[in-house]
Amino acid sequence: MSLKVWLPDGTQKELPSDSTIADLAASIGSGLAKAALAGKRGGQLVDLDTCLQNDDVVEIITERSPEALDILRHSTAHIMAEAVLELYPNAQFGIGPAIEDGFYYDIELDKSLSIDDLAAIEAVMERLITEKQSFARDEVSKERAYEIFADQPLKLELIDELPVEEAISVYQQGSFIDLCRGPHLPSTGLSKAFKLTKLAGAYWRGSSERPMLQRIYGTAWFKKADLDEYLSQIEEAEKRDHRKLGRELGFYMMDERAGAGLPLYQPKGARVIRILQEWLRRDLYERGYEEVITPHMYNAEVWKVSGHYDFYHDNMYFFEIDESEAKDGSKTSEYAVKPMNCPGHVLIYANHLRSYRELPIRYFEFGTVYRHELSGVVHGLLRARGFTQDDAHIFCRSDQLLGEIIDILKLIDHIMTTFEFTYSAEISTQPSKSIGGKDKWDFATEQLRAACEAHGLSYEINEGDGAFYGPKIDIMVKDAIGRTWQCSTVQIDFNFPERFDLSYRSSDNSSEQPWMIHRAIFGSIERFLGILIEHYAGALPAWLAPVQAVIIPIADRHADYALQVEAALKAAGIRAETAAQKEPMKVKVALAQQQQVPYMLVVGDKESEEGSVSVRERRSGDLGAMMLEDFKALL
RNA sequence: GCUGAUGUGGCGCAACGGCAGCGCAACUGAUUUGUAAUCAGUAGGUUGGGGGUUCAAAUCCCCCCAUCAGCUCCA
Repeated sequence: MSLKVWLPDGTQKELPSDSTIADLAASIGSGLAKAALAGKRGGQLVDLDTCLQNDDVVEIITERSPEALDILRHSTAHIMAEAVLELYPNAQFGIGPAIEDGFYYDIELDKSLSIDDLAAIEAVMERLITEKQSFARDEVSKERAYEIFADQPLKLELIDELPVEEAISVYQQGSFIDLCRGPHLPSTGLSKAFKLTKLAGAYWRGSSERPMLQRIYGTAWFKKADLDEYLSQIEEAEKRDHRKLGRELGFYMMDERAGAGLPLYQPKGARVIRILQEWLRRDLYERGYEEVITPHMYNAEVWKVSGHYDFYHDNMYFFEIDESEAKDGSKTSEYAVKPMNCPGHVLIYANHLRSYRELPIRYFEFGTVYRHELSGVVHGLLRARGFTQDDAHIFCRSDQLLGEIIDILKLIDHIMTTFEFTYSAEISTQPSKSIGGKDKWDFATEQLRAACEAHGLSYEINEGDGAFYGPKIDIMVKDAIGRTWQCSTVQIDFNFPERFDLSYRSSDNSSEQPWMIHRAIFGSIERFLGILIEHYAGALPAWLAPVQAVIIPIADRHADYALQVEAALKAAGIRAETAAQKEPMKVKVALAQQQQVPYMLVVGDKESEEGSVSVRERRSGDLGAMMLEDFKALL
């Protein structure tokens, strides 16, 4: 008797039937074993065929490995395709890969699917899974592949691009055959916990020039418990949605009369944004930055020099104004609202001749910019048409570049750890369409890499993903429920120094071009606020909360004392409010809890007499009475 | 911008060709309360905007606007 184990490359391995998981690791290496598909009962390996017979007693050893999950999800995509084909025999299939947490399949159908149709597809899938159909791999010639997929034009297009010399692999389960590299599960019976989640349009081959297909998204797991956990995590993310919390907490609002993507910040949101700015501003001054203030709009001439007039035109807000003194003698001048702050900082740099002794120059600005984002992409605070960058531009000599980048990474670390984010870095290198010579690119990219290494920051390389004007480091932060967001960015810019002809006098009195680093820590302050709301589920840390303490008088006779407490706290710089509504104290506590106020200070007869407050913390509850001075020390 | 869906008092929802309703919030009054919601009453709507079909439109059709899920984009 032997036992079959499925390896991640789709091949199989035979082991003696009494093998253990340790034997498997010893025979194929522990890395592979993590991704191999086999059953287990206790420490003993069990053949997957046996697994399928005894659903309840056997687990898949690799149920949590990413490779194994990918195989499961991709296979489930095939099962879905089989179900779709059964229900809609005219369906034409695009691609159906595994993605993070699930899979999708792009399908061309003459009928447009609605969310109600998913249940019918799921029902057929359930049946196919019960049938335990096996996935059979076959290798065919290119000619044969064209025959098999004669009525699947999208597949034919994919076959066109496959190399002639290689055999083409196809997988079949039941009546469904698909062009596919694999690997797959041994049987449909192993897909035990799936759910179709979403329906959306998606361009064929990701190109907006090509027709739009219908994409069905699903998620799949080896165990029902994992599926449930995943679904409840989605629910948790919905509860944290900054658009919902932002409204409930009175941070910001939208008004359709204002226009899409243009948030209005109410007092509490404005307060938080200012606190963030002041906190960062103080830090930046200490780190040798200087604040500048630049215009919100510029004559179009500036954008012509910078190149934005040609390359970023569709994303900018242009307008004409009457101006009899226009340079070319015409009656109007063209202006544009700034989509970025760089030109202003560059103009300030270029104002007078610079010496090498002045460098590095570090200009920062909380600069509000406007970008005409496509209507379909605006999303609360995370993608708005108007937002404020914590923008800075550093002009330096080549020998200063490395040190400056390291300093920026230190700053990023300080900011992100303050908010309890973990993060990672990605370095993007020269894209195919770019400016600047290879020497510059190589040097700049090497400086970014060396800075990460000197700072002990691990990074991934995104080959060819840099901006056309220079390489960059993007910082991906991970929030409290494991989602990643791109915030900070450090970009080397070859474009501006070149186009604005920036220079400085070197020690030998020659003219040199400075290096320019563009960097933002929060990215967009408003967007960062949105991320913080979701990260903290609305309960911002006490130092950042718009209201730090609500004073809750128990009865009307305590109102005077409550106001005294409020005044004393405000005098100490604490953001305090008195709950003056004619409501029972319980109601006031409930309201303050919902507003995520860090501290509630209950004052009644006892407190008024002894000059104390009874403190309730929003998470840990009643902390008991303490003297006002002691409470102040808490914050 | 593209595909699909959704817009009903401030918020959350119902009514789905036949009298626009409920809860919370708001307002008025009573209650003066010890840590997550006291009671009663009152008011609030050209159903996102415009056009059309119909005896009759929140409901069906068309065009805009906004929102949502994706795609594409993200200098």
